Amino acid sequence: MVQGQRENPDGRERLVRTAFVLFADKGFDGVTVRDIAAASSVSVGLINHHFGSKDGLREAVDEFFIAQFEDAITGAAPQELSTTQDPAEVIDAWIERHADDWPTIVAYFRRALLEESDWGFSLFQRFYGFVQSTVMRMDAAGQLAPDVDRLWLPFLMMYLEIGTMVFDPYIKRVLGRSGYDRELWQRRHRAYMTLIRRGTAPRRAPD
Amino acid sequence: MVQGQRENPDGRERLVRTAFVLFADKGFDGVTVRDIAAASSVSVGLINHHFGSKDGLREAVDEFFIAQFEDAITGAAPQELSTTQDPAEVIDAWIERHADDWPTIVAYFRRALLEESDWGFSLFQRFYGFVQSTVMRMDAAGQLAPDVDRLWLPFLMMYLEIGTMVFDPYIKRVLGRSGYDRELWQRRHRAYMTLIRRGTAPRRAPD
DNA sequence: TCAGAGACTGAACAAATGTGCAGTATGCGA
DNA sequence: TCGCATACTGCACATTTGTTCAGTCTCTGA
Repeated sequence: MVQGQRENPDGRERLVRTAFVLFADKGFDGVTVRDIAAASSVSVGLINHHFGSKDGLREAVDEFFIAQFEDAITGAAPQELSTTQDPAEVIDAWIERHADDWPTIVAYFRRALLEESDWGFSLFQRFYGFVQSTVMRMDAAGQLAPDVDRLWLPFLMMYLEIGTMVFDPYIKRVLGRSGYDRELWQRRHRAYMTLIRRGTAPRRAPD
Repeated sequence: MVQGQRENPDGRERLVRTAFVLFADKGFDGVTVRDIAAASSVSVGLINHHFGSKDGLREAVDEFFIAQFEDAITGAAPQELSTTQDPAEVIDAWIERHADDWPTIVAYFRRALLEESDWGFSLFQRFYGFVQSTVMRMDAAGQLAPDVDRLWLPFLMMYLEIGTMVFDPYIKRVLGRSGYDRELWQRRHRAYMTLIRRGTAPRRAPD
């Protein structure tokens, strides 16, 4: 880990960070090694020098993404469902903190899922385990009706979470603003909580 | 629209159908014109002859997909929510009917949405209008509690629907079988309906 | 001060891929 | 029967793209 040059240092790290943004934006196949090198202000050869191949770079970027992703969701989602107290400030602070990096993280996440690769699956599984433990906690706390399907509920909740992330670009085009905008996001959170808890029917079902 | 050859006829249609399957399986960039031509048992040149370019072929395949998709969902989803009667047989029949083509349709749909292209957006919008009208019908029928967020509900319902389609490959790897398998699909439908109607909390909320 | 290790460069190479085009075959209308 | 439109073929071409490698530069340790 010794830097062996004066000008143009930290090529390796710049490559990873730049490739992360480019992959998220255009996808792995949509970016050439020349694009990455140029955007990183290094030569093409440096990619293979550090990572062996373009695929090697991808692995490094994947690891970088995992770190970013876990860092972002840690301390964000768990409280939303397990406690009953109003988490408005928690969410506000979270949005504030990740306003810059979140869009890129989400975009990369989308690509990972789309590619249906092994590591996209492991990401899905990680998320699944996360939601499942939330459901088990709800169950233990007596917050689940006995006839709720314990198999499907985690998946349905995942769909709600992931959908919000993955389809935000479309939300933006339909509503004119991102679902992560403060007011919209607060509303979404309430709508989400209400749906999970009480559904949509009036207290006294009409039928 | 005149066939001008004897052997190897209907090249155009075979190209579209073959490309549809290949695009769904490997994505647009993951398939070469030579792959498509070979799988269609035609020459490479025929693609540009009929469609001008690979992109032209994609447009034709997109149209083909839209037709397939609309044909498949028409008469499937609307009844699920608007009526209270048990739609088990309807769904059963639907699964039976589309057992062969549905996986490919879903795979293609998934790519279209996740690629964030213009036409993926128009697909999203179409779906949105579809779900929104369902919600409005529910509302008119008095099936929505007054404090339900009318803005977010259609999106959340979309996420539930789309998630099932888009993440089916992962479901397959987590549960060992497709979410569209009969028994699993029936259960999913019940779980979905229950969640939308009543949520997950017991009748008497514990808090 | 010298040698080596490692970061870095950039031209050259080979493979892959979309497209163009000249040529062939066949059915239809005149 | 002739001519034209059109489906179709397949080779050739230009471009793109990932990879290789010989060579340069700079820091570190002996």
